[in-house]
Amino acid sequence: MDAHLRDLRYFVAVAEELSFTRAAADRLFISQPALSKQIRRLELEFHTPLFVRDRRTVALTPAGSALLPHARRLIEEWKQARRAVAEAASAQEAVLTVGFQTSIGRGLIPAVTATMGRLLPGRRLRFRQVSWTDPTAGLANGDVDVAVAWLPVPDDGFSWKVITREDRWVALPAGHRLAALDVVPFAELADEPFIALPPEARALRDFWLADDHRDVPARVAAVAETADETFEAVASGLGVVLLAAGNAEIYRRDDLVYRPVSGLSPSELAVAWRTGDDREAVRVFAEACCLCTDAATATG
Amino acid sequence: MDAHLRDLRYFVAVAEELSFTRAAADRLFISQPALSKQIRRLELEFHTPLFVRDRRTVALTPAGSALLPHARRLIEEWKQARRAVAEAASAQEAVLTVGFQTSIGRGLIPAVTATMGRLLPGRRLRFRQVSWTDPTAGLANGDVDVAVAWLPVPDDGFSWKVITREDRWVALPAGHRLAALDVVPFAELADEPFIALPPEARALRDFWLADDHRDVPARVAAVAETADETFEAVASGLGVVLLAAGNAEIYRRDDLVYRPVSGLSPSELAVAWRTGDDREAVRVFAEACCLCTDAATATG
DNA sequence: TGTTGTCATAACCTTCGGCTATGGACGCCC
DNA sequence: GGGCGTCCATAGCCGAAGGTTATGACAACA
Repeated sequence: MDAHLRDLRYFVAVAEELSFTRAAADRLFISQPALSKQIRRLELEFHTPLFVRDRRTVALTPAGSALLPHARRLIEEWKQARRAVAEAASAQEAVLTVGFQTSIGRGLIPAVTATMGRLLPGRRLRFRQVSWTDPTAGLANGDVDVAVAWLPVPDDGFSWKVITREDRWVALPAGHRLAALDVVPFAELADEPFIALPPEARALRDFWLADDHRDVPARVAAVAETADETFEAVASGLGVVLLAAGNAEIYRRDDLVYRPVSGLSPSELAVAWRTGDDREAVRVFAEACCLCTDAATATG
Repeated sequence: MDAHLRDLRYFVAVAEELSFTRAAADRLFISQPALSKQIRRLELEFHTPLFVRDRRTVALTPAGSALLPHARRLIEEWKQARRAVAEAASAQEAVLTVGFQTSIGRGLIPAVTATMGRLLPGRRLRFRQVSWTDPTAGLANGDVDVAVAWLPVPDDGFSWKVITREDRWVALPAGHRLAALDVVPFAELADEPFIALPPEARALRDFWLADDHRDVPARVAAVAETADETFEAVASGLGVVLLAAGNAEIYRRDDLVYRPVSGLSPSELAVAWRTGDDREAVRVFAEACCLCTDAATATG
């Protein structure tokens, strides 16, 4: 009788890609049979085909074309609903939810908390760790009000200010041949197997694989969903991974060594929000982040 | 990440009833724990409560109030999407889908098919049996374009024309004490256990229980979802059931007897469509239904 | 003609969504 | 004031839904 909104996302993806294989792999990150099955379910529910598959091509039927705009509207409306709820909740509870993917550290949290307490007394901060599959750190689906995230953040609908710029280092297992070097040239590293972010992270995954400093794509030894998974994989010799200089300090481990990498552009940590979200708390939080790093730079 | 539209229906029901028990039993026809669980899931997904339950009352939180209009819009948009797809499909395939719950019979189908073939050549009819839980015979959710249904049909958004008016009869197990009578006064029947339509059928269920001819509610011995279920239940002695005179003929069985019931208003078979659905095929079908019965009345 | 790319099918496993049964808190009523 | 009914929550269970990998059929193409 009524459908899952996920199925409508699936439908829109196939309608736009006009290919089950590509929609499944490149956009939805599920297997192609799963996608075929779900679309078939949808077609059964409507008692009419939405696509014609003639062995080599996929095309919308009139029924599919009729559904497409409605499906887009439903997805958009749902996105708005999520945001409306999140904003109402945070207004009510006087809480600003801050998304992050890896430990923030760098003295940022106490400093920002203090600054916020001064500028906006009575408003609390809540930090929520979000999935590595979401490069917007929870902004996109309304899970968080503001995020502290490594660039790149998708630029459609999001704004940010860089908090700090740090060189990229590499995490190596303790006995690795390159651990002998004080500084590792990226050229030495390029052919190593890497531990990668999930493909859903898209540009962010590419950044930490240093894709734009390569001719051939990186060898991905494994995908990790958390920091611990990543470092366990590195410690076990599965591969190596790039990380920000500051994070090498935070995630210190006995079985790993961290080395600066030369020949790479630096990484940038930013505070990000949804473009057009002009709530005072959001603005003030972003300012506080920048204030704090300015102060840190000044004093440190 | 994204929700089932069903969960939004559940949410709206609770928000409007402000009671889990009532929303579950009276509107959604699921158990109260199932509803509680789903709402809780929704709240977990939003990371915020949507209702405050203080032991005796249920109220919306600000987050819940923010969600409510979006949820209503999503449900409405989905309904439109279903209809758009159904209309596109039937236009494309040149098929008009006719919903029905019990065998139509009465010579209607061949007569209407012939008339439609004359008035609208090239357009085919497809008959689809729909669930007894839906008193609109599939009109509401867009499953069908036009329905042949017993009144009452909900009057919010639906229009109909009566095709035929028939006395109500009763189906009794062969050896039943009332089978001895040629005509059964409803007063004799009122205290018998009845086989009922599902509660979701609402007014239609009430009609076939003859609720408006009773002082106390009918004793419901069982709920049946299909005609066969119904007559099996009657044959097994579980209870009795009312049906239209014409259906007594269609569903003739050796282990059942059918008797006219006195003291009841007659039943009405109607052709129904969505108000405002002004497609030619819909209009012509409705006219054809009436033409055919006029002719039948004239000749029979 | 073998290879590649695409969608469908099959077998399997986990999670979800429903049910019944039960429990605890509160208002009500004798 | 002690049962009683009402309401929401919890627990345990079960079938269906939704995902996975492995495999198959067929067209396009080198």
